[in-house]
Amino acid sequence: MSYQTEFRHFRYFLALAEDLHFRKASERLFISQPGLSRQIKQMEEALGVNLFERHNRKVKLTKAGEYMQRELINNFQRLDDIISHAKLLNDGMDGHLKLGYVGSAMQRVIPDLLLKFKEEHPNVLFDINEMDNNKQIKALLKQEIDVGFVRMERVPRGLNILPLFEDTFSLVLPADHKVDASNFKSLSQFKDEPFILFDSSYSQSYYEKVMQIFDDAGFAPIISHNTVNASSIFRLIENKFGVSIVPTSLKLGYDMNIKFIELNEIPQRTTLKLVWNSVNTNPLLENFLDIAEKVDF
Amino acid sequence: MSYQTEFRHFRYFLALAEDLHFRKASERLFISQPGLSRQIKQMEEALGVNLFERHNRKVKLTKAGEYMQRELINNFQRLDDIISHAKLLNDGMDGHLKLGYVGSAMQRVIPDLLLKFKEEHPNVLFDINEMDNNKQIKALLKQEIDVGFVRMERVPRGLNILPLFEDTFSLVLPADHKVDASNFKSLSQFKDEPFILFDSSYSQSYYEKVMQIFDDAGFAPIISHNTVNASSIFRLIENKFGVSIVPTSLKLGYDMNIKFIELNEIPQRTTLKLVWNSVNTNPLLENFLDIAEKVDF
DNA sequence: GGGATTCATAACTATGAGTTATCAAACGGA
DNA sequence: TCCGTTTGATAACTCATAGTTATGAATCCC
Repeated sequence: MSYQTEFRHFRYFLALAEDLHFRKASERLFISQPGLSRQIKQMEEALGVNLFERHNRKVKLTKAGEYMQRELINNFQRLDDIISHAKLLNDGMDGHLKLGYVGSAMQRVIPDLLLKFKEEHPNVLFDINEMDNNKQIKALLKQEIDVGFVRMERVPRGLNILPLFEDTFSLVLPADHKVDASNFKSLSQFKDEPFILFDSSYSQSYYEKVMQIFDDAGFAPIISHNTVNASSIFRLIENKFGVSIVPTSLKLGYDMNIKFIELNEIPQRTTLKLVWNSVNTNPLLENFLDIAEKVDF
Repeated sequence: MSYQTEFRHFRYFLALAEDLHFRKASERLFISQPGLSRQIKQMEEALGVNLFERHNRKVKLTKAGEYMQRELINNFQRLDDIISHAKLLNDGMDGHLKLGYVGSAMQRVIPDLLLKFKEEHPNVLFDINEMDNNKQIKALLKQEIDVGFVRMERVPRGLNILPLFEDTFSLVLPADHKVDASNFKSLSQFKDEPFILFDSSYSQSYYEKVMQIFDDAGFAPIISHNTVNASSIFRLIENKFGVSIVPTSLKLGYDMNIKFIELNEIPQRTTLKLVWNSVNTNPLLENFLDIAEKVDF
């Protein structure tokens, strides 16, 4: 690397290469003419390259000098770009934000939040992956993702949590099921029908909350299938394998032969929460949290 | 441009980014640890970019820092290449050398000289153009070419000259001409035959020298054609338009139905000379002259 | 708990960038 | 041809700041 030579030298060189006049260039650089003379001379000695021809009272670039001028302008432009981009990264205006989410967050919340964020950070790219609550927690602890969207009550030490959106539960039935909103009385009407539920591995606390609903209704459900994603549950219901209880917002976005009955009267609610690692230093994270706190769902 | 920030900062940054250890990096840079600490801090403030995370007693690169490290290594490599190449240009080991030559120099001298030069300067490119003596002189004065190969006695002030190769003259006849080396006595045998000669515009002094040959032989030639290149002259001779007197070395390289009779006895000689502008600063020129002075033809 | 290690801070030193003063050379206009 | 002007280079000085030494605070580890 070009030891001895400093940036200053190159700056001075480029100024002089433009003006071809020591006094004028020195004024433009806000230094004295002898100062410039010496720095240029120093640079020529350090590089072992004659950059200027000084005969009579005329200064002109040598071939090597012309070449350097041309190339240095490019090179410094590139360097500027590097620094600008580094600053964007630093300020969380560029880079990658890695997100994990439970499937049921894709209907509401996530689309709104990402759109809002993209407005202010158009250059940021999202890496978005659906994963269950536990996978997200692990990934957050290893900093494999920056933020997670989960449905769970508490998270391990070191992770922070922000409630985003509280949702009711809904009963989901085949479209042609004999029960509908008008003749629905109580959950106990379904005590003999098989239920398809999210697996307990999806989230222990979510699972327990759903079980509490059945407890309150006074019966233990016949559980015919456990699965981990909403789409599978709905497909099974459509084909008459059973019925289900899911967060109400899942109603949006699926075009299937099923119907929802919102369970307003029961006390249980499920809250979608944002989780992140407190030692994560990705500047984008801070900006993302700022937005998330402001947005109202 | 990144004012404030100097090369030094980037050098230090790259060292620390490698070691991730202030003391070790500082030792490698032959400065003290506090010195490095301050320069890095200064750089971060000047650029407005956090480059390192310092928690506990561990140093690690931020995302922006990683990006900068990656990009700066590239950029500085490129800068090194620029400087190396500028040095080659400066030392006359690379670049373009522009040559002019009279056609009769292409048989001898030029091929030898260029080959010899290329051995020691494999990266140099030649721009070679045939042009008559006067054109070369003008081009040399305007520095449109770096060196010329001419046949003339003197050159304008400001140009330097180096004799390269002294040549005898030869009579050129159709292959089936009745005169040949065995029955040739004197030039006066040709006083009634038409001559094809280089035009006086080719070089006044060369023209006068040829005329002197006829003067010495005691007759004025019948000049049937003037032309400016050897190939034309030979073609005309081949077709019996006349005979000619040319530099002997032109014998080489033409495959035509003509024969040469070398005029050893006459005193006239023609010398191929190298000419260059004394204010030409192309570093290649100096190297070229060094070779030219050494080569023996 | 005490010694060792790490980075940051503070106060000092000294290198060298930048200054002013001046020179020599070469224009250019009378 | 001569004198005033303009140019870049040189010399001697000054002052800003990179780099130094000394020390501190935090953390690690035996």
